[in-house]
Amino acid sequence: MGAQMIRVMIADDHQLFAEGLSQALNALPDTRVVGVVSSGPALEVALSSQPAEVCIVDIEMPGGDGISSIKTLGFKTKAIVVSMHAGDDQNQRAREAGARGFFSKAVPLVTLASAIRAVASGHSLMDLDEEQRDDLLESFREAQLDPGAASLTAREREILQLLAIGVSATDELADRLYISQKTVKNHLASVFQKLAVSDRTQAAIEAIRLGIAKPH
Amino acid sequence: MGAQMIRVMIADDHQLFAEGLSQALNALPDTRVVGVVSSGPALEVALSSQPAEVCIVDIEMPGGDGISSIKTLGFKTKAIVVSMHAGDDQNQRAREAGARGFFSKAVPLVTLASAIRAVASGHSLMDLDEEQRDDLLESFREAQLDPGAASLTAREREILQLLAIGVSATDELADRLYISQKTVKNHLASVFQKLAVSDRTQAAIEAIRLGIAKPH
DNA sequence: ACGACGATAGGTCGCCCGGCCCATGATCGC
DNA sequence: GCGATCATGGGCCGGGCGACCTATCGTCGT
Repeated sequence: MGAQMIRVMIADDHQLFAEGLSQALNALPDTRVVGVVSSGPALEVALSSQPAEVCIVDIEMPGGDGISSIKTLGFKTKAIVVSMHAGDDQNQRAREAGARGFFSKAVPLVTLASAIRAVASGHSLMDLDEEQRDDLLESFREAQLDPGAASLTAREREILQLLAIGVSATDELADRLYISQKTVKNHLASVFQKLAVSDRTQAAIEAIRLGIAKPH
Repeated sequence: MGAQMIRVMIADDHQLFAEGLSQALNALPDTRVVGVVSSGPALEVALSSQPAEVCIVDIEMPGGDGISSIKTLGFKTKAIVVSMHAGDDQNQRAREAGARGFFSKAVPLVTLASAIRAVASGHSLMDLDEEQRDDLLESFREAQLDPGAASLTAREREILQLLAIGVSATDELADRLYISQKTVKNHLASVFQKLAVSDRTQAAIEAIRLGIAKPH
């Protein structure tokens, strides 16, 4: 499975936000939330037992500020600060504490996801002007797919999409794609190899996990 | 599939929150987010073309308050107000506008999910004291499962959980559960019938959709 | 113009899967 | 205690599935 999955820890006292974000990040193929805490001190404790590449930290939390925890944890901990109010003063505080990124909660999810990938790769978003920052985020917009999944052909993706919505029989797949059953089996064999699975059940699960199946 | 799926519309200017919550609600077996907007007026427009049983509305949004939109939409629109700051004054404003529920964003996801089910069933959470409210929420804590899924036995659920994480071969299932391959096939046959599917691939997909498979 | 690759398709083979019959204890509700 | 339900297990059988090998025809890129 996911070889270089980015492990993420979330610290936010608004559970609805933290749990929602957790779900959203876990739905991405290359990030996994390994912990959700609701205060700065809790973050420090959690990190000591559960390593994470990137932390998403709310700047304003009761019972232990996020900023002071980032300072305590040091620069080796890659932190991205999020805030409800995107003020320059907060941006400044985040920078001084050693955060690698600062975002308003008003930004779209894809932006945060790009930032997580950029920060996990060793970049910092704090000392860049707006254009540089946008360019860097843009270059990390695509989810790092599993080596196998990245090499899937268009036809193989079509088969996977159908598989993921429950079209599992060879003859049904053939009917839907207007090709022979034999060709379906050939494509499936390629998919199995590329995804490192051994049957269509596992392939369907991987397809769902990778977000290849689109509608819901 | 999901017969009485509750359609939910989300109005919140914090995209990170809205998108995360959207993911989280879609992951539940009985709710589906049909729209995400970032202002009051946009909510009114969206609802006119896309019906929804319940709306989650942020009380504080730039460019059109959520409260005034709820007033405009009228009582037939079932709205649950969420806020970052859970003050009595905001609670009061939400009640006067005709909202069916009011929550801080600090509440856990399960609470909001219970509230959505309660409100979708016609209840209002506003004119209850704390104890009554908690009791009502408690009674809606369980997701409404599909008729088939509800009648699954414990052992059948175990098999489904394994299936959903990629343990698809009969002999592997048998090994994991310390039973014979024949018994595995018997259980699977029951599962197929109850979920109205015809093979383990479709069963695994249903299991994921129903939230029977737990972690990832 | 040639080679790489993808989409199409066929054959064969062994094994697994799903459908349908049945049987035995254990447990629980009434 | 008696029936219902559940978990366990067996046998049988036909067809589907996955593995391996080969082949033709486009469409690229160079």
